[in-house]
Amino acid sequence: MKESYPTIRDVARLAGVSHQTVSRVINNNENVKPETRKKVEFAIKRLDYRPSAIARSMARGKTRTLACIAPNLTDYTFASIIEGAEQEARNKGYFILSSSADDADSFADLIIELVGYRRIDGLIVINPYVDKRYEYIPDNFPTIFVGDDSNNKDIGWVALDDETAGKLAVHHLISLGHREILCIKGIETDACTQDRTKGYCEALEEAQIQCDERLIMAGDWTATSGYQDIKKALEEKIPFSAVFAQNDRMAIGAIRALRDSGYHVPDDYSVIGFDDMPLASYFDPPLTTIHQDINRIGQEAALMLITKIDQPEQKTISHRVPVHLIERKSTAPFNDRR
Amino acid sequence: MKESYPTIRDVARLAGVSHQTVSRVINNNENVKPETRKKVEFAIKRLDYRPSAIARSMARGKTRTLACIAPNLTDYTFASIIEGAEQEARNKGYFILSSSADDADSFADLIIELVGYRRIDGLIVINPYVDKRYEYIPDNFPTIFVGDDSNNKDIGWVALDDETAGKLAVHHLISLGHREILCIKGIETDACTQDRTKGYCEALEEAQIQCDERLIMAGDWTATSGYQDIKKALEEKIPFSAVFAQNDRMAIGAIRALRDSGYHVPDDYSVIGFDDMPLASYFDPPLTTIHQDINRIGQEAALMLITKIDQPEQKTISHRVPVHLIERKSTAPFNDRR
DNA sequence: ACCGGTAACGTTACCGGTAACATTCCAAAT
DNA sequence: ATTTGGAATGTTACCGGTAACGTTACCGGT
Repeated sequence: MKESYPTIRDVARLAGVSHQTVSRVINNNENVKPETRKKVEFAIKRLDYRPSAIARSMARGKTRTLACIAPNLTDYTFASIIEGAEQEARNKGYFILSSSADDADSFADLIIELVGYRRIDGLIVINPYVDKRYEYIPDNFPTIFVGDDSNNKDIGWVALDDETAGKLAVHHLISLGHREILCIKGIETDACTQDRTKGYCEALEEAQIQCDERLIMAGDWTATSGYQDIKKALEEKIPFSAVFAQNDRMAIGAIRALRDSGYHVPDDYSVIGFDDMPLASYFDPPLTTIHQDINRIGQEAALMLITKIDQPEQKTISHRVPVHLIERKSTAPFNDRR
Repeated sequence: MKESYPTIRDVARLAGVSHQTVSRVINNNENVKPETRKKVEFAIKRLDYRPSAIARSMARGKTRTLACIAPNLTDYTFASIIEGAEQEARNKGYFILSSSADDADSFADLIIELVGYRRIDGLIVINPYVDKRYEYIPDNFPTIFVGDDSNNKDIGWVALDDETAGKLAVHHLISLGHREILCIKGIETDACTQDRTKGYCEALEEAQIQCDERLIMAGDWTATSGYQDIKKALEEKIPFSAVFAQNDRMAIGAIRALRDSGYHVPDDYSVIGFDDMPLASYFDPPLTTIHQDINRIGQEAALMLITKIDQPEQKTISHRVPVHLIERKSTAPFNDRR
């Protein structure tokens, strides 16, 4: 009956040295005679010894664990970020606790659980919302926000370049000859909604097209909201020839609504999405959209965080990750046969 | 400059009691005079004291951390399971480390990192593959497999009832009058592929339809594979009037292929999917599919695991979670106008 | 008044590592 | 031969909790 795991002192006894020497061996300290090292390594192998991560954390005061908090874990975007972060973290010897916290209250609870009880060394917050969430994070606790949060100068962040991306999407439509471009927004309080909308306006401005308030419609990221917006626009006879949906799901909803009303995409209406989700190329028609390298954002966030933990004095450089346009079949040159 | 966090002894000093009394208070031990308790609680509040999770783990020999290993974290199915598990775990005071390990080697590495170094109390393995993965898990380590792994009697599992589900899907097509039903399989080595295929065959058998080998085609869960299978079937003039795709993505691919070849779904061909992914109702046509309550599987897995940890003597009851059919617009009664 | 029992609290050791410092050993320098 | 200094190793304390056991104080029963 093998009882519990062997400890560093068991190894020391078997190797005939002090437990400190064993500690030196497992930490690759140079001041160990090769001969002694061999004896110890033999004993380690013999007992199949592995140092307890908990005891190490206790002694070193570091848990080598990070947390990743997102509104949920199933959204493809969030999941990709977490996956990227996890890969990078593991490379550096860290593990990631991932948790979901949708509202500010459960977010605050979670922070207490994780930071207050000192379970983690650092925190990645995937926060698409424009809110005061950062206030719950203790001062000086190593944290990286994914998504812009320039309100707060102390916390580093990585984000998409949503503004440029929005501009890129709309510019594409304009270059195809469209001038009346409907914009279906995401949730108003999300930072990227505001940035993408800003990009939309700027692109119009550059092309000297008057920005019509009625063409900017509220959505909530769901396909349903895209569907309803288009239905409403058609009913109210708002004139438009192209749609910029701020994510792919709403674009899908929009395309459905247009088709249900007897129109053809892209012959009658052009639709561009945003995200390039995995199935984007399998919709009918395949979706023209903005591709973002989400996985990389997660990786960069983890890297920045770990750097911050290891070198607290070094300044964290927040930045934006570029995007690019993927042209498929849901957009086409403007024609007036509608 | 507030240095590090207060310890149990700081609280004791401030309250004028021994640190053990503080320990009793935070653990709700009854043998503390209400008066003393108040003093201690006051001191705790005053110092904003919270016990170190690490020190607790050290003393108790439990980390209150579980791990969830999946082939990746972005697949909607896996992510949902993890999310369900995380919710349940947090309810019970556990945290979840989620990691991806696609191949057996990195799986083995991960197990060593997590179990060998005693970072976790229990393990949830999301393993869609039929393989020997369970061999890497140390004997008696609390583990739950998501996905059937009946090869190994010692490890508990929760799984979908894939066989019944496959039968359900095919039965639906048969009841619509279809008799030549194409089956697009998932990856051959995945357990659910085998079970769903078995369900397919059984449904045919029950309807006394001869099972034609040529109608069973290999896929790999991607939309592309569904597309190619259908293209091939059409080229080779394999006769069929309905398609059972073993996941929604392949169903989407199949529908695309049919449409690209000039056919209409469901008038010419019926297609049924499997998974009911979030966008299933937004495809064109909205997808008839098998709905699985994936989140719940995760919850049950976590619950089973925690029970196993807390009451090791109690036998774990592995079981299957039921599914149901969602009828949308991609299936219709058989007609012969093809 | 004395005893026994228990509630309330304190003391000490322990979990398994690391850090800081002390000691021993051995080779080169004087 | 003695000194010296650094490499190699050992000793002890410490991280911050919990567990086990010891000590009071106070109660009711005889």
